[in-house]
Amino acid sequence: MVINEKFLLSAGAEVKEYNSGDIIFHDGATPHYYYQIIKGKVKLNNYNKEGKELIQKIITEGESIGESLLFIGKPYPMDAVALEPCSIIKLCRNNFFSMLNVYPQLYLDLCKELSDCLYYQYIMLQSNSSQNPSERIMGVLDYLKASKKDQAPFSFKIPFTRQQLASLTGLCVETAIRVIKDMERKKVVMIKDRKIYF
DNA sequence: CCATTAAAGTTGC
DNA sequence: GCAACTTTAATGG
Repeated sequence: MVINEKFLLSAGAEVKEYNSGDIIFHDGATPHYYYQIIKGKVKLNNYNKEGKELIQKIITEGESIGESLLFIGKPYPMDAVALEPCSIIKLCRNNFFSMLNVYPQLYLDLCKELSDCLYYQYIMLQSNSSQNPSERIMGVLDYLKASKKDQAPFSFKIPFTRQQLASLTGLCVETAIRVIKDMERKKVVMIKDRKIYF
């Protein structure tokens, strides 16, 4: 978790519940809150001109949402949408910065979180700029599994749908499905009950 | 439990 | 990448 929930609550934060599909903030909106996920999954996404969805990132328990924008005061460059019922703690901008004044050591935690996000962007841009669709999918899988304790083959159940994997890599679902099936033939992944194990 | 429908996954073109 | 098709999950009797 980025910041201990007790700190956030004592600084005046409140917990809000969201249903699947609820918008947490819109592309273009001004950031007024620091958000941190207590429970659930959230996607950060954009839509291109053709209406195709690009998912920048899917984030979950303990992670903060769009915190970088609070520091630079620019409008959100993406939507944040709940993918399942979520509990999210929100702290308004002023209280957030007051809290940082009182507990300056929290800057280190935020710095680490921002660095993790930046690292994710570096890695994903590299694999997503490949012409080869299987390298793009592998990029996501490798990144996700890197943080897991168990590195044994097929020990990690991919928590995303094929559509989400496609949107994360700028591919269309059909291509993602074909690539994943090919990876199954090559024994890179295992598919059981439609779930992907890597 | 079953029927209905929505969502996700699949396949041929 | 579209469209048709199959399978699974969700919803409401």
